Amino acid sequence: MTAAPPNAARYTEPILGWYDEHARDLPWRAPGATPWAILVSEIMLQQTPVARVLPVWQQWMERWPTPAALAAEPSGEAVRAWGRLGYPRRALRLHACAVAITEQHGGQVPSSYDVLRALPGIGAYTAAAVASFAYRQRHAVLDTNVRRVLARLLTGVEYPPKSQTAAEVALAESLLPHDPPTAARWAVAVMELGALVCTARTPRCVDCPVLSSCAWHRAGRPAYDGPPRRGQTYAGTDRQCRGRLLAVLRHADGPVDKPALDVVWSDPVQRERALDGLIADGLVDPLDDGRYALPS
DNA sequence: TAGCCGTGGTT
DNA sequence: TAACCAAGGCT
Repeated sequence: MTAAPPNAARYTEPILGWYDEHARDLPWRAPGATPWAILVSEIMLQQTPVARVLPVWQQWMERWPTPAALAAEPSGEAVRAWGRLGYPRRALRLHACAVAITEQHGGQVPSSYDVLRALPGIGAYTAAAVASFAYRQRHAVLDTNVRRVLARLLTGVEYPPKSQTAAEVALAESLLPHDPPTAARWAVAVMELGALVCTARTPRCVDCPVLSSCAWHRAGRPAYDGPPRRGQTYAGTDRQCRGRLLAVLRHADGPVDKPALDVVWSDPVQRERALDGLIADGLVDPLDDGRYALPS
């Protein structure tokens, strides 16, 4: 654990002030938002932009306002209502979360980081986010936005390392305000700064409240110097094939025949591999009569 | 731990 | 236009 820099307030105070003025008015940040509403938003927001999450989150909250309400329905309904958010295994895990919360935690979303972390689909980031945003606890909430802001502001590089390092966690913890409610507000504030100003591609440095303290800016905004950060084209991949197959089931009222799946992907080898993968993941249920359905 | 897991908007 | 990117988690 790194000691808090004596001038941590140099970074925290301008960003807290900026957040007060520029925070987006998102429904899961409303005063009345329940821990469940916040948990659902966090799962949906994993690798998915806010604009696409908003309408689906609204529908989920109307239909399943509590963990018990979701737990009472088949997991396939969660997959169907997930729509085109992507990574549908998240829907399955969120349903499993609802079941675990209902059966093992009295229907209340846990407030403990360790208990949250043990739930399906909840990793280090989401556990910290829920504990912080829903319960106002003091945690280092280290997502892609925060990692990028800290990399630029304090390390002086354009992008953080590909995988999270212990040094990043120590740095994030060293900046946490001591008071838990303030730490919680700081967590959401840095994240928002990364989402709106200190963006990945074309940062809006003119609008940055800590520009004068930014190591990357001071260094002349040197370009990222390292291995390619991404890869993986989408067209023709198993992922695209899985998406097509699952879309058929989402749009069907009930079980579908095999031919209904076959028509959406021409390569039979890849199609069977993808279908087997969906079944192995629990996203598709092969029925005894040879048809296929969303899981019950 | 690196690779896998969807989808669509932006540059 | 293809590549990049988006509040990650799991194995």
